[in-house]
Amino acid sequence: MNVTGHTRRSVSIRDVATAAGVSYQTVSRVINAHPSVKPSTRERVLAAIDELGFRRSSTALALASGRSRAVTVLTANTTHHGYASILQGIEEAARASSYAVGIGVLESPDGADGAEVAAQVQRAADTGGGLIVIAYDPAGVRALEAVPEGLPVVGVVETPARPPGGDRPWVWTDDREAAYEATRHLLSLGHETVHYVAIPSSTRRTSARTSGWQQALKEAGAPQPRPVQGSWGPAGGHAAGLRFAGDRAVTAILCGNDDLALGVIRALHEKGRSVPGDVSVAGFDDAPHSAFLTPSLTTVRLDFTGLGRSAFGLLHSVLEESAQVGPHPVSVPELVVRESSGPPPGHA
Amino acid sequence: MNVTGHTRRSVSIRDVATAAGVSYQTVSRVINAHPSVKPSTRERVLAAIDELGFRRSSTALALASGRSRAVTVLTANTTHHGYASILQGIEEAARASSYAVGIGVLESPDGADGAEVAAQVQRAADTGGGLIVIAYDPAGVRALEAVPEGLPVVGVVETPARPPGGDRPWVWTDDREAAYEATRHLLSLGHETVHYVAIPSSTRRTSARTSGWQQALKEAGAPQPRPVQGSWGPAGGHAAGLRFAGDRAVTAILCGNDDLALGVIRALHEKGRSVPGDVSVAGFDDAPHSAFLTPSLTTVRLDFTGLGRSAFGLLHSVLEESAQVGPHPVSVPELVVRESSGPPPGHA
DNA sequence: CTGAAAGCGCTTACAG
DNA sequence: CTGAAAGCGCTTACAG
Repeated sequence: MNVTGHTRRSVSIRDVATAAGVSYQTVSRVINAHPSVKPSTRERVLAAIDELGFRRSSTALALASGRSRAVTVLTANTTHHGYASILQGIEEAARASSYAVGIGVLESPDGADGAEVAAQVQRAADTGGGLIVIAYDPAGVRALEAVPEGLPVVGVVETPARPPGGDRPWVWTDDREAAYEATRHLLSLGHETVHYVAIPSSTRRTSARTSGWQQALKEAGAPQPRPVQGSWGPAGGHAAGLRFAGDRAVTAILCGNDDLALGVIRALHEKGRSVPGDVSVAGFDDAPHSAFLTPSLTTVRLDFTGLGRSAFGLLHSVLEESAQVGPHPVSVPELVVRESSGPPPGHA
Repeated sequence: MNVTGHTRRSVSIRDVATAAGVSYQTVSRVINAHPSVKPSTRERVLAAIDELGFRRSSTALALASGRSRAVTVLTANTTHHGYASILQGIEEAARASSYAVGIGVLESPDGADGAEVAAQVQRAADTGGGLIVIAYDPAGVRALEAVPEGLPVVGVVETPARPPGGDRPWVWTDDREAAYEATRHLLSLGHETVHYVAIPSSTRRTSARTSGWQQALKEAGAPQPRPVQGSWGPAGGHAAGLRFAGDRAVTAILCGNDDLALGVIRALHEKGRSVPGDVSVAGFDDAPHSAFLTPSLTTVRLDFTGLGRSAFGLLHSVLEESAQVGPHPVSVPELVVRESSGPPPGHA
């Protein structure tokens, strides 16, 4: 393959045809693995392709055929554990299917006006190919809604209240179950109730995590405190933790993600309350560093990378109209008990 | 703007021309802001564009003009703090210039064979547009080397031994200075020497971080221990920390990144050594959670997001042949002293 | 200031 | 099994 001889004007299908002594049409057949080409002809064409260092232009392909083997991911964030892992999963799967992956960050996770988001969706759509929208936050939800009819799109969403219809290709993790499990774990340790610091919700509705937490409390007949609104990062957890630290009645706190939990633990420590001696804290996600914190963090592991792979798989099946199409929730969340949770103070 | 009326076959420049009663050539002039168009004509065309919901096809544009307003980022990783932040910076800057951003993850950060990496570079090049290669690791370095002559590319590299020539558009942070500062900080606290846990290097040469550390030791006349080889994540730090924990002579450890530091601290804690009471630990990068750890982490803040923005800016100036072209190192690293560093045990 | 032609590198029918 | 035509939606000269 002639890599070094790269020049401005790239070698085209016609150049190959000339070199091989065939029409460019035949070259097209060869590069598309069309069955009806005489083996000897194919050989000659392949040799010419190799010698000339021909690479088929994906933009010409896209223009002529309308297909594009590309996916663009629309997301409000690329660095938080969940988002980053989903992106990683999508990229992995896309690469395996030789799809190009583009990425567009949605502005103003909170106060974005609809027009701005719609414009970004349009820009992404212009690229051609399919769309995957991470709709864990208001900007993402708006983006998903703004996707024009007829454009191939898969949404990565919070657990929907009820499974969407077959025409709605969505994927999600079972956040409700995860929160339920984590809450039950804390309750089983003897805590009277469990407080909750929430990540920002994608909608005004009660999030799946919040509702799983509430259900566990309800089933146990435990008091149901109001959820505390947090942010995505540790600073929000720190602010919430400062408030909890003054209240001796608080002995167990579930957090909407591990970063929040980190902030809560830090705040409790600053106020002289020990974890888990005085207060138990559990997170959500199992970020890479959570096992190495002191105390190491009890959390619920969610397979975001797998979720990303599923999202791509679903989109792929839509784009290539093969295989089955339908929503498929992914792996079951797994409770990981570590040092940050234990019995409440004075527990028998 | 007609967003809802999206159909399979999109409206083209000719449709607009017909609607406006002009030739499609004139429409082309309008959408390219060409000066010589009569204002009244322009108005009519603009109205037609708006009414029909016309969007110029970027793939047709790319095919016809050869330009593509796209950048693809080649990287071995998308989730570690530094990588993710650079990507974020690139995306920000690209979006501001309405460039599309693609991403390709390089396989096998360590043992990748050259052919595989070269193929990935080719695939990225096929997309058209420019390339930004994050060359912090062997796969990235190989990718940068495999970029064919004549393709617009910017490398994000470790501090080069000497500034590259003007034809090598590279950006970097001053890692050498950063490591030097951090080491001097620990030395100034009274430690006899400072040990170092390294991140994997991009080459066999001594990395900039390692060399800054060594220089500070040398200048202070301190013993120069061998650097310990770590990985990118906390697990590598944990392994290194376990080894250090047994050696009472070790009182200060500098780590190649914050995750490594987290692992080291955890290991020391497991072995009953307190931080910073018995051992001081400093990290590198100032990841978002580092301020909220207990103890909070002394580290050196590096502006990776700014670095990403610079990388894009440089590529942009190469692609559009405007403005100045040349390597520009970015902001100065900033030492952030927190709780994890202090005087050695028994220090006056 | 505006239009008619040729072409970017491919594919999709249509012929043979 | 293989070729000649038309076209994807735009741009870049060339005309006027």
